[in-house]
Amino acid sequence: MTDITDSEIRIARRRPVTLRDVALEAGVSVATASKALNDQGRMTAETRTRIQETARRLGFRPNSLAQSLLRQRSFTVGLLTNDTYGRFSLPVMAGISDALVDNGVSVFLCNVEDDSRLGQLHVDAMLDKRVDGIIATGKRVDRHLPVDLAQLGIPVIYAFTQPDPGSIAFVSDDEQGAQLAVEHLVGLGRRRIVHVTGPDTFTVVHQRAAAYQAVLRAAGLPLYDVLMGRWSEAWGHEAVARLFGGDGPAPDAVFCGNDQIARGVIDALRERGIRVPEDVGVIGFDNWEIVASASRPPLTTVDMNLVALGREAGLTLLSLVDGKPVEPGIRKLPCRLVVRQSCGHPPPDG
Amino acid sequence: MTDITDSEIRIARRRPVTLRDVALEAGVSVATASKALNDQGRMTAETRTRIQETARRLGFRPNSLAQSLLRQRSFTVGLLTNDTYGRFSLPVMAGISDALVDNGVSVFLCNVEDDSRLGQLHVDAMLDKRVDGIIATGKRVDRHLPVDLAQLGIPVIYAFTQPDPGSIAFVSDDEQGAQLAVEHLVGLGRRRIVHVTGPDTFTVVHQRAAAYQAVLRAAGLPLYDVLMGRWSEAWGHEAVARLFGGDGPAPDAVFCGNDQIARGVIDALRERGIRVPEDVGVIGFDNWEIVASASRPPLTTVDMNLVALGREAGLTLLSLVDGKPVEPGIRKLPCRLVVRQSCGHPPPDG
DNA sequence: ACCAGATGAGAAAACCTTTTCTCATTGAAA
DNA sequence: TTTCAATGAGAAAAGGTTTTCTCATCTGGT
Repeated sequence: MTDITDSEIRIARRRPVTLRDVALEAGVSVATASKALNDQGRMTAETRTRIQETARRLGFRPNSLAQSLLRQRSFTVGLLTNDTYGRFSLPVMAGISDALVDNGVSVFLCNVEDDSRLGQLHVDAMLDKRVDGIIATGKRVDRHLPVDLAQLGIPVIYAFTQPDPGSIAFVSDDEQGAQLAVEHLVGLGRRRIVHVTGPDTFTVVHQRAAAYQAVLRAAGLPLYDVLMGRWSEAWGHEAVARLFGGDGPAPDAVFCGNDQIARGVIDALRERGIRVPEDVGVIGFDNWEIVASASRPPLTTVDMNLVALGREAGLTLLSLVDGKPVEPGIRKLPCRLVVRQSCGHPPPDG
Repeated sequence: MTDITDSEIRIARRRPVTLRDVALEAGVSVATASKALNDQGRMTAETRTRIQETARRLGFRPNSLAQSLLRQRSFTVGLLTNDTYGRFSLPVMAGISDALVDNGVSVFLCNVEDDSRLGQLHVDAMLDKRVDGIIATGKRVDRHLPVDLAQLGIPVIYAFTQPDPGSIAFVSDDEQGAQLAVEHLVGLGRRRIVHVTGPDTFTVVHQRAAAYQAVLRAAGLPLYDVLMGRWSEAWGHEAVARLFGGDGPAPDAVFCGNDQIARGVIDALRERGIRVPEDVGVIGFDNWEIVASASRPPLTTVDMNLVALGREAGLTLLSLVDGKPVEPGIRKLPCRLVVRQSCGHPPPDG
């Protein structure tokens, strides 16, 4: 049926008011109108205000497409990610968006999954739309997005994903984060500190494990084998069964590779009648609010400051777009400890 | 310092190759070149292929900004949300993005928080950039975004957020979802089914409660007061304490308003030595993977099909943009039950 | 040889804004 | 009265593409 009932919606696309309309209405040329509205050129104050008034009255808004075409700058950037549902790129994206919006720059959201065809599609679309730059972000720092961003001719920044050599990248400082966590436990007097973490195949697993061991060595505390498994609560349960099932002296602290493992550990300990934090301190990683604050007790954990990381990445891209030179290299941004109650150190303010 | 060392990055912005370059190289006019590349107009087959070949060799890609300016269509839409971190708009956004990318349309991501100044900023930016349409999405179906999208002159679709009167909206069918859940419990032979849900202030709380009661009435089962509280695990624990602390006959099933409450209920029941699902069946709402599959046992729950909802919204917006008429109104999309193990009905395939 | 129609290709306008250049007018100085 | 500088405002080009017109050439028919 091609009939249209009254109740159907078809958008009456009003022709947007152009500079020409303003000029006509104000009785001047478009050139003069443009200059009046941009506070440029010479004209009587009367003319200028009259034109501005007319523009306001007509609701004139300059067409960005025309401006971009002329200026060779679109005030638009592309945000490439393979982590739509995930935990990590969300705060990163929020930070990026934050930094850019304040500078009048819009963000194209491009989810490339792990599909290089989709990636190429998005990159081509962004290039066609003349984005001023691209930020790549992902769910793993040691995996590259399925796209080649090497010779695009526009600025590219990597945030929380594996960068190309010679490019500019922002990642969290996992060694420092792990150090923060373990030093916290040591500082609270824990002596037998174990580390339960994710799969062997993740670079961060090894970085954090190395920092964990370094702190223990420096403190003269005993070293334990790092337990590598999965990033899940279930693995936390399993690890507790292994660590607390034997006869030897049980650990008095567990540094977990993420909050889910930590939560599994806490639950498993409670089920064994082991008190947290009195008997065993537990510390997590990621500060995933939904997990960390639902734990009983709420989880002390390491926050990677991903929003700040994203903001940093956004601002750096803008510098690059403005033609300012930027040192290439990987910048590691510090993590921060969020103290809740799972290590026996209640927050100072409550 | 304004010196630039060799190691610094400054992007050498190559001038992109234009149609003019192609025409020059192929020895024809830009008009002919344009027609050749768009398979339009009349010319010898030889000329056409020669131009196409030249364009390919030069790596020509038409400038979208110029095309958009001319066509009055930007192949770009704006996605407004106030739920950056949240659970709901993520799958909705993924669905939208999905639907649009396949049609060559790019998406501006606009996070407006709950800040109307920010909202206006984004809407203005989108209008200036001549988006073809806008999709609004949020974290609550009964709250309006802090922006006015009423008389924009471009198509607007609401997805999982409160629509303006007379507009087009997609939401989940919460009555049907709740019905699905409660009927599942009834079908499994549960007789004393209670409902633990979120705050009184949410419309969905009342919709689901009404459906819950309707199913019980239809089945001739006893009605219990709906327990309204918070959307948290802690509330799940509290509710269990109330429901299973007294002397009367305990419930044999709990229908929870979301997965977090359900998880709290399951944990609390286990701690009381009450077996799930043998003694009590528990069912959740949202199918939030991270919560539902970490529960012990994994949670049977209602999935709102938000990805499909987003895709639907995206496709409808495209129809509208193409000038096709669409019935206004709120479309309720059906939920789906995801059976895991918390109700005593192991999935058929395992 | 002449004309009608078909064919291949280019000129120019359109989309909208910004910027540079040019020009006419005015007021003041000589 | 003539000259110079300053002033206010418009014409035109630029940015890149698409589309409509126009035009010249060619083919085939008489």
